[in-house]
Amino acid sequence: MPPGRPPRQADIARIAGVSQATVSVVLGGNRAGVRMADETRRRVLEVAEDLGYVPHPVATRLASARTNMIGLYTFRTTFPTDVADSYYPILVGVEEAAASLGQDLVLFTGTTGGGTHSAAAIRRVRIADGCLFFGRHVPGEPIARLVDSGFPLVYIGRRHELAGRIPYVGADYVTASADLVTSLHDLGHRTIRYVRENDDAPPSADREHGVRRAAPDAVLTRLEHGTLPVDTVRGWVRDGVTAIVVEETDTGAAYTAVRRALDAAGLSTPDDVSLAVLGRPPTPDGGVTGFEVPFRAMGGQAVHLLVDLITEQETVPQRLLRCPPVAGRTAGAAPKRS
Amino acid sequence: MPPGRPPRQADIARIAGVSQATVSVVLGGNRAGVRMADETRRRVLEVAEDLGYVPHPVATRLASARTNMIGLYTFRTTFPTDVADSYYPILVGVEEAAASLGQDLVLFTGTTGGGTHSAAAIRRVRIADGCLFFGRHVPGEPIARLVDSGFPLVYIGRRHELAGRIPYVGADYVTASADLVTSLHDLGHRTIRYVRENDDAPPSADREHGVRRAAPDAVLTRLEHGTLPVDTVRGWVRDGVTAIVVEETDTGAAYTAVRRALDAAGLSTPDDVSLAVLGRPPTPDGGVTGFEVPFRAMGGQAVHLLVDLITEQETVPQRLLRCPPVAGRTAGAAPKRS
DNA sequence: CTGAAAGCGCTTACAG
DNA sequence: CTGAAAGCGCTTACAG
Repeated sequence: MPPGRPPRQADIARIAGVSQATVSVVLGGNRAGVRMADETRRRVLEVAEDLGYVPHPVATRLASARTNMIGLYTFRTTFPTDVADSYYPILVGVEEAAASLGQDLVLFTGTTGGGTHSAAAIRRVRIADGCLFFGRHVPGEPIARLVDSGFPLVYIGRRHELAGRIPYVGADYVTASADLVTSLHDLGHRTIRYVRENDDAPPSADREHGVRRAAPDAVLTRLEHGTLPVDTVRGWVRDGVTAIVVEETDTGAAYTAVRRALDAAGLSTPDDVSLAVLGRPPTPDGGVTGFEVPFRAMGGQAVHLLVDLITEQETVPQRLLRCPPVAGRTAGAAPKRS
Repeated sequence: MPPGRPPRQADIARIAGVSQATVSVVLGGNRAGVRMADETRRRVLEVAEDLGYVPHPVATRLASARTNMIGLYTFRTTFPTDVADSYYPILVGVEEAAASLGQDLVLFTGTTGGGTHSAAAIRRVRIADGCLFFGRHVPGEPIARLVDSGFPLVYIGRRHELAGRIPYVGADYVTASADLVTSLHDLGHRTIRYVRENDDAPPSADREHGVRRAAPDAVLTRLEHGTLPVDTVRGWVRDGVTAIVVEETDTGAAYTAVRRALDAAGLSTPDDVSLAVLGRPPTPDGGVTGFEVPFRAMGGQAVHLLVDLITEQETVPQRLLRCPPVAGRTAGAAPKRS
């Protein structure tokens, strides 16, 4: 055996005077109920030990269909430069769960190879046993191919595309938003203003859906350029608005705009007007009434769901996680009607 | 082709009416100067596209070509829960470079499979073409095996183990620390106190080395339990210490301890005493004199070095990156000697 | 220019 | 109970 080349089963077999397959059986534990004569087993193990044998993982994987690698395809940089990004906790959850299930994680950045999310880039995920997807949009054609071919995949975040055939683990923004608005209603608020960004991804649509369910009369303002004129906010309060509900997304644009306008207008919460956020505002602003988005759990559950799909377990392929309310100090009882 | 099974070269060959080997040659680019009739090539490529073919990375690797996957083995969680962690920028740099080189990234967590960094866990990295390692310590035996067998690997951070045969990309803490202390000397400081944590990993040892080179007389204090008594600091200043140099690590323990002691003692910088940090303190504390650690560049260069190693380019296998000084406002001219 | 064969190192039926 | 064979999906000599 030349130096520099790791020993293989064939080397052991030759020295121990048995077949390579026998070595495989002995070293692979006693799977499939195969039994070996003790003497044979002993000799094989001894030679293996002597040679410092270590199985070649690539060969092992090729011979046994699975790779124990799951993919993570992001339609953006995997590691956001802005660490405060809500995306980060998802990664933590994904990694945690993957490790606990003995799965390695393959990162596909999509931007690899120049073409932005070319069909070829997406196809590459097949190198793993299954793949997690994360991003605001679904490139229909390539994803459809994967789903149709039975390739196990799970979206992180609710999806309705492909006639609802995409497995996902999302956050229940509808219920959380409705509950939050209902709690405002319970505090006596009857005239609510709802501010959201100008983006129609599912998380935004779901929040609006929830708000409308709980407060059909709430008037909606879509932020055009991410800013809100001071006078507009003043006008709302003058006209009887007692509570403002703001969408919260990765960028936090809507919340920031409202917060700035309120500050500039000299309006304080909850005294002059109540404020609730459909999520969590950026960390420095503690105490804002809203709800928690279980990002980490979403990542973890997505991995578990994916592995269930890969191993063909019976499972619920579309899951919505609850977003626990955050009490906060920016929403209070509505003033008595004048 | 049954649904659920990804297409393989044999499928393409059958449909295109050529041999599997021909498919391999066409799809593998025109290696080995093999040429194909344009018509054959076209047909194969077309069928491959139709079928959404993607090479099986494990088979590719076993047949001893490349997979274009590079591994990242961390002796800890890949995504630190504490995002402020210095480790994060390294990841950003790694991903950026990997994407730009068309390499997918495989995350190996080491903790996978229960055993902490068992030899088996480390062996798994052979699935990739090469692997980046990151962590304070080097598990000698498994790493030695990899290196001996010629498997390409690169450590992020300087290593001296295995008789200096481990390729790495590190930060030049020695020079940066020496320069920082020299700059204090230039400001007139002659009695310098050096505070470090009680850990002997290379980054700590290198910093100490640099400090000692520039100021052989500097007295060293090793932090026992991460705290520094107020009286101790008062005593230093009373005894003529005009500058304190503090080690900076991930935890920031030493800096935090010194900062707290100074505050508690009512000593201000740079008026009562100058303060310099061997790195960057945690973000909220801006303006501290110290130096930048090029984490992101380290990650990026490590990837480039690894790919060079994989493709057997001539290259410098051990690189130390410069840490640019940060002027800051906590170090000033030493008071005139009394 | 193209195909058939051998082989990468292992696992898993399948014969003896 | 054990060995020889086939095969995982690919690449790379080697013949035609």
